[in-house]
Amino acid sequence: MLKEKCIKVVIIEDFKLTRVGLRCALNSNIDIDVVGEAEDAIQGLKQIEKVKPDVILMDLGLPGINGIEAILKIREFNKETKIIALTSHDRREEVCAALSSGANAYCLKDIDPEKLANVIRDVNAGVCWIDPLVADLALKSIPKVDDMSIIGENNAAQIKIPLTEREQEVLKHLVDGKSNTEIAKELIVSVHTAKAHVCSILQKMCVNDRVQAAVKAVKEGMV
Amino acid sequence: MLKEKCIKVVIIEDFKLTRVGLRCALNSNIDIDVVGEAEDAIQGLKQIEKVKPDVILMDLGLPGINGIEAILKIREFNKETKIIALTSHDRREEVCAALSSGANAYCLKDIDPEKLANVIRDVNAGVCWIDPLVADLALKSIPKVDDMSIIGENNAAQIKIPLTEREQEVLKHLVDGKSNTEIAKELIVSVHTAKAHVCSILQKMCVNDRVQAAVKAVKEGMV
DNA sequence: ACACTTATTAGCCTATCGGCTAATAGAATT
DNA sequence: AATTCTATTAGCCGATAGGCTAATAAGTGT
Repeated sequence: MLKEKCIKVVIIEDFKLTRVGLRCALNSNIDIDVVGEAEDAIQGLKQIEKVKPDVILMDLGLPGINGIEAILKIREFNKETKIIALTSHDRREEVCAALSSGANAYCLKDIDPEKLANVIRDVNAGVCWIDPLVADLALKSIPKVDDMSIIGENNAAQIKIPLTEREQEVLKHLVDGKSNTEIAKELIVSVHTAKAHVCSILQKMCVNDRVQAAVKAVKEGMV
Repeated sequence: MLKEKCIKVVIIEDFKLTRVGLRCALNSNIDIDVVGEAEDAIQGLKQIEKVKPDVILMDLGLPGINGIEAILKIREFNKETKIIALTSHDRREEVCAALSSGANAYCLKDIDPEKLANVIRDVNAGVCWIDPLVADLALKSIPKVDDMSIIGENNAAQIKIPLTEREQEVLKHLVDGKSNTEIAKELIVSVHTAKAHVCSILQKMCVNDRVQAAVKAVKEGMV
């Protein structure tokens, strides 16, 4: 397997034994290459910057900065690298905290090593993978959608609202609760420009004001 | 492969071609056995009762009773059978609706047939599997957990913002994009009252304006 | 070359918003 | 009985929002 096609993995885990075990189990796969290891979050962040892995195996029970905080820190500057949360806990809060903080997958430590390799491949491809023992917990945390009409056949014509790039930017700030003045400052344009963008956003989204636009954007995942 | 060890699959999909395609692709796997097919939810439910499959492939865009409703109906009497939502849409609402209604996995229809077989195996084992193209949408829908202490020893409960009943009502209207005047009309009170409620909502939610309040309410599932 | 879209700016005007203070009355709690 | 919480109303004020028209420049596609 060419090094270039390998999935580069960094392991962040405080127990040395587990770390070694993971490395051994994973390196026996020709398409997976453990390119870095760390025993705490600080070292982990350094490793990540250095080796730019495809996938991070992140233990949540780290000393000092814990895994969740580490994930948040990673996501501040890195949205691309996939993160697999690895832990032995199956508590709902931990699962949700990990996934909502930016983890792409949640794995319990008693996973079959062979299986873990497959998970890494899946997650590297963008899949969200959640361990059987906590899958229900994660799924229950997804808010219900009452409105059944959205699923109907006729509704298939729900085309993505064609916002321009600039409008997308403005929309993000709008959802953050910024005023037109603040948006203008962020984008370094005049207030008139910001207002113009907001107006066209409102028109394109078929809403009457910025509150409706923000809510719709959040609900439809436009931001 | 012994029949007993096969994963029994029922396909519920209205397009005959897709149905045939799925059956062919899946039956080429010795450990997967397509034991039933249906072109709508009614027939699907009958099939499920009859053959008691391990996994259901559920198209969401069914005529009549749609896939989401079908999932809800299945879950009324059956919590065990795994359900894979199958659709060509990548809208957040549909993803959330499917997963929160009881689906265990969400698959886009352009998935590689081989891959689908693996998904079926994973899901049969209890995994929550979400297609790369919508994984982000699903993950974003999991409410954030701010409180970092939950990762430590003590298990703190989720902080709920203590809104009064009246404020809850107002918040709902606010999220619907209603103006203070409109809210006042809905609740049959003066505009001053509506404004007063909105003000106290803003304070309690620690936000500066109604846009932020609306976004926070939606994100945290307060409405 | 011409039409179209996008991004930018501007001014004007009305409606709405949000902060402020302040009062009244009922309900629940202490 | 006194206190606290909640709901209600009121007025004032400056800031913000959103609709309107209109202009310019750059880039795209026909």
